[in-house]
Amino acid sequence: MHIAGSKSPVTLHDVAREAGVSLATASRSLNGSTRTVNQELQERVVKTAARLGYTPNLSAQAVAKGTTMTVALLVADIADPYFSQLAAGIIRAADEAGLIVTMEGTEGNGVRELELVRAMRGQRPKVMILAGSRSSGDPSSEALAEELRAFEATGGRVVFISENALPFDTVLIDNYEGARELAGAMVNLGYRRFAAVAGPSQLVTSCDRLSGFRDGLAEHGLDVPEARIRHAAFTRDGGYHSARALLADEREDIDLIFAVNDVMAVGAMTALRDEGILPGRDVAVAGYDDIPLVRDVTPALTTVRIPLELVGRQALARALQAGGTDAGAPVATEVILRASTPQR
Amino acid sequence: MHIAGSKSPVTLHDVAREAGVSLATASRSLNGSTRTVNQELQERVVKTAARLGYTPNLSAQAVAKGTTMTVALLVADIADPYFSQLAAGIIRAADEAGLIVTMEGTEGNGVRELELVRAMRGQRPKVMILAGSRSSGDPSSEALAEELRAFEATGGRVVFISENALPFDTVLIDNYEGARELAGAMVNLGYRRFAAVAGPSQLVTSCDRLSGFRDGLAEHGLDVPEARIRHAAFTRDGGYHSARALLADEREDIDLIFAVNDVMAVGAMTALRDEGILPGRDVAVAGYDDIPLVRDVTPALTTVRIPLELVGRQALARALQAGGTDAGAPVATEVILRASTPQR
DNA sequence: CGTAGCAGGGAAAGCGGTTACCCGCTTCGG
DNA sequence: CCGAAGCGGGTAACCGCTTTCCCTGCTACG
Repeated sequence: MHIAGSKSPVTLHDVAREAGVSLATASRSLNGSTRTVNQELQERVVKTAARLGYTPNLSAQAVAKGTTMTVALLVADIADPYFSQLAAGIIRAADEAGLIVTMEGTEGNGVRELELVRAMRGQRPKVMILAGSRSSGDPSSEALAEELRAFEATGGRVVFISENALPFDTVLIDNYEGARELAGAMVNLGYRRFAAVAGPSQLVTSCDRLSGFRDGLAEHGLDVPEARIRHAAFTRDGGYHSARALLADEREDIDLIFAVNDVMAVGAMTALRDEGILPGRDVAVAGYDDIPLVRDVTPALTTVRIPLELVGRQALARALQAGGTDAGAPVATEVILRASTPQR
Repeated sequence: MHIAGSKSPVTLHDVAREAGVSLATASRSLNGSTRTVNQELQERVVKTAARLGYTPNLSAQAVAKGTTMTVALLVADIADPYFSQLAAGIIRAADEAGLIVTMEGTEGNGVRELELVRAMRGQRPKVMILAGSRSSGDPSSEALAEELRAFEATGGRVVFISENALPFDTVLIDNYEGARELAGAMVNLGYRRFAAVAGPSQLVTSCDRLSGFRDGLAEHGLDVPEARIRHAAFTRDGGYHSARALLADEREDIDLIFAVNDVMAVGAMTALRDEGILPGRDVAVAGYDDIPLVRDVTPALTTVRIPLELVGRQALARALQAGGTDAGAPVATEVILRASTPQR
């Protein structure tokens, strides 16, 4: 029986037959191999392949060669600008290297992350990049590490993006240092009374930024009081609600709110406005990441730039080079002062 | 010779041997097959697989079964919130269906899109989703169509997102109608003197929105004069520069600027501010898409909502159901009025 | 009691490639 | 002039898995 519109794709076999050569010759002609092929035959094969519309079956190649051209990317949330920029960098770099990237979202859930890593292993990717920030003390961490170790043992490469407690190659982002510098800059601008809108208290990225900021303040004999630190989801809405809560309890005397990432900062700014407080004039706001949109909010947001696209490229580059597990220098961050933190 | 840390992964063969059963039985135990397997053997196999940390090689499965669990997604720009939301929806839905998605970015280039489609065919994906908006009159269109036709002929499914001239299954987004309604709403609010910030003039999505808007105005005897329509890149910067140019030439008497998408609108608002014009008070601005960030710009942006995440899910769902190429109803759009277009 | 029918296990034939190996020719050094 | 050493083509083994087909041992039924 023949189901309409379901004839199978052209195979290398077809090409070989049509070109009147052996399978081996066809294979050798269509991809660089160690062996050279007679110029004329080669051309014939290539022409035939083009005429027939042949595309090599990547899966078949993968199983034959025992290695794929895939890089598996795991992020917390694909729709978050932070991750989508990262992904853009990785995909571009992958593409230049002739690699294909598959993507999954963990929704910030450690257990799910573990499941996904397990599932992705099935693809036998060349590289696995994990960009969802980890929570410290996550019970699934050990299992994750083991799974990744097993993956590496079979020849895979794993690269983390941003700090984590696990012993794998990592593109470090200097969350602590960037926040420390930001704190210094804020003090220089004349701010003295701080509050913070942070992510979940176990989230490594959030913690690093928060402690960097506090330590930066401490250098000037300042601090952000415990009562003025709010923890919430690492999202725009988290920022919004944290800021609302903060204002409800501690309305007075806040100079500047530091949000541990830009989307939270943006949410916080809207929260301020909803309370009738003008961000930048009444209360300053600073964020972290420098996602593109923060130039366009009002006032434009002071933040710490991470070259996310570059980080993505670097993650892939690092995975691809023979190199070991030496973390290397963290990528440079840079404090970007904008209108949300005017000189006081 | 043995290269350190490169032993190959556990294979089904290993599991079978270890469990003392045949390859066939092992295979049948680990994935539902038509054949039933003795309860006890089955358990033994499953346990052994778990103990050995076996993960089926997806490539091998693909070549054996002659079909993959992959969906290939092509977008214009991964970092653009429009596409990343779409992608998030697709990835989530895929994941629920046990599918894996691979992603590529066309950078809005038709030739590149064609190349990518060709390359992706190598993956033999079950579904291909094309979300980069097409340009009308693109010379590569015919070749693209042919490539996709060939793909469908070999059993693949292709789904486009948003209007296009190609004869494939499409999740329609009612760009025309949404813009028309928006225009009506703007007239009702009292606006009379319009300008538009549009994408490249061949870009189908941009055109549809623009003509919808103009037709909507026409119903009230209004229009946006040619001189007040600016075309630029479909990006934030495109919006920014268009708006600058517009203001330089046609400063007077503009009531409202319609930007054909939100990122352009946001860029335009910043351009206004840079010119000392207060968006919303001096000149109103409206966009299209309702990407999340537009609630947080000041003033919050009036726009037309597209349920992007849903559109993504729907695209996949449509690809998966046996259904033919009937386009079905376009997804509903909704005008969202916010502070950027106050009552006049 | 004979036999048809049906589980359910295993051997083996693929799936679409790659590549080790073999083999007939040249080319060259000794 | 002979043997070793490329060169370049084809044959076939193999990659990890699915699935067809065969075979055995039961049960059920006339």
